[in-house]
Amino acid sequence: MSEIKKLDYSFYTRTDPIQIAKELLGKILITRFNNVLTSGRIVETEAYAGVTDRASHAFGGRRTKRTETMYHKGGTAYVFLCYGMHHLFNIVTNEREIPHAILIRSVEPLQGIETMLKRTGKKKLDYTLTRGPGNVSKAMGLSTQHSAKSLLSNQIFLADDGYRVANSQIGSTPRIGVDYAGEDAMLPYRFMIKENKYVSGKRGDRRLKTLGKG
DNA sequence: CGACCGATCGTCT
DNA sequence: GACGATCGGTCGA
Repeated sequence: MSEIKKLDYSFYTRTDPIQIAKELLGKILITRFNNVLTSGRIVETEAYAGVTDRASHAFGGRRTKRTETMYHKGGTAYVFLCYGMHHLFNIVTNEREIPHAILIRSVEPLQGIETMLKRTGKKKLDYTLTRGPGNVSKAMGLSTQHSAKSLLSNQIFLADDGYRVANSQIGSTPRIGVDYAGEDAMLPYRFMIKENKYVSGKRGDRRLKTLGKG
């Protein structure tokens, strides 16, 4: 039935990270390391809007060894170590020198669930397997060694299998864990498929707003 | 439920 | 030397 298409530069190099963060909902993240395949449908994202966004590592045009990857061309992986133990996977967007990125916060497991269980040390499949950015990376086998890798490769890439998410199914809230960002901490740059059990956070998040008509 | 806490280490000041 | 774009557990109401 629906054909699977790898997302390419025409998807990643667009200029609006908010739009891309929304469109990423429903797309599939796939990794294939040593011929071991795992995949999951993206259900939660956060947009980091470049040099003017206080929540972004690239705020103010900051360039360090770590953040340099954010200045790569759209379609590059940006993975960093958070709290000394979690690897957080981002998708770089926009053209080279414009450090936009989308954090993948949660996916719904599709293929390679046994592998994901092994990687995470969990016993059985439940919503904790790929809920939250640290868990996504762990289950998908992603770590900082993959930062700056191309997302057009066959090891790490995204795909569209025809699954569509209506605007009425999309919720938005402020981003998680960015209190240090002052006013920008309140921007509604976190997007999720409403009522999906793999979305992080508590049920009935009061801050959740619906896009489009409910 | 909500609040809090410990784990753990690369990066930047 | 301080601090995270987190997570899972515990404790108390």
